[in-house]
Amino acid sequence: MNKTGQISTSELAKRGGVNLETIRYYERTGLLAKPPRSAAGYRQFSPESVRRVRFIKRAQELGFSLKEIKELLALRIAPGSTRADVRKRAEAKIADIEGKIEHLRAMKKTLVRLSETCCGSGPASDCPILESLSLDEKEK
Amino acid sequence: MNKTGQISTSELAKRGGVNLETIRYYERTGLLAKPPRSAAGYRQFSPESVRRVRFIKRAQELGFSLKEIKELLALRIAPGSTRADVRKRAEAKIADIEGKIEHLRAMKKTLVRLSETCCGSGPASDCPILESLSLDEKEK
DNA sequence: CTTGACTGTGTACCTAAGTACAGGGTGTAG
DNA sequence: CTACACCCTGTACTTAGGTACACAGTCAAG
Repeated sequence: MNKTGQISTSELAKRGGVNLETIRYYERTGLLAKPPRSAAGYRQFSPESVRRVRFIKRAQELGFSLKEIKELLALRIAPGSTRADVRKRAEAKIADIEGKIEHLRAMKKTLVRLSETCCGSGPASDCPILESLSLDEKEK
Repeated sequence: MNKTGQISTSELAKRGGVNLETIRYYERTGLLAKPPRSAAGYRQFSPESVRRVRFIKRAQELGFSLKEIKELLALRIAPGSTRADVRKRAEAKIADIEGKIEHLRAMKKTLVRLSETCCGSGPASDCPILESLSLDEKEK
């Protein structure tokens, strides 16, 4: 880190919890904007980049592809788009997220039932509750 | 499908919403148990396999890897494990799921704010709310 | 009894998302 | 001024999760 608060590639990687090469990969693929460079050509990231990297990793854990994450992030800076357009796209993403939350809730419910009803000791293989795990709460 | 209700590989693929080859891939990697075969060597899946395949796909959309999904499904049939053990592992998965739900809620909240506050017309690029999208609700 | 739609195995190929160098410049502490 | 820890670019390799054949057997309809 230098006096102006800018951070290096490895610093960003460390604070973002990712590999050094991943940062360069994200820049190449446009997930991270090309940062300004020092006289020697060193990348100078803003501290806010750390949040961006973490956001990317978290969204990934939630099942979004890098392409989808790029779309999410693009909502912020869409240059030629109107607010109404941003709104429409945001609402699509919201619906998407709500669907994920619903599915997770269904999975959780099944597991809670599994864990609560099926407690005690003895072999687990003959527990009838276990059978329900792969059940679709809602056929879709 | 034959008279005993067993279904073919392609039938399972179609109903599960995946590629034919994916079914064989899942069998190879142990996500799907090796089904009994007809005299000619054709796979005969039970209709319940459809639910299993769908469960796998859905869990994947929610950010679980096939390896993790295998663990989830293994809770059902863990042969040498006690119920207390199954319970412990189920609870770990539940915590995992709760974390995902929390993160999704935070993402949704940001997007809802984005969509609600930033409505109207005009270019979207100078909207201050958009800046908050990559914000961590909780630094972790 | 052949033809066309399936099924099987095996192997090769593909995309997404990294990860790992090699080969070379930079910068600062001793 | 030289070590040593960084940084750069470019290219190649890897892993997960499929997909796509080629080549061969099966089976129901005409």
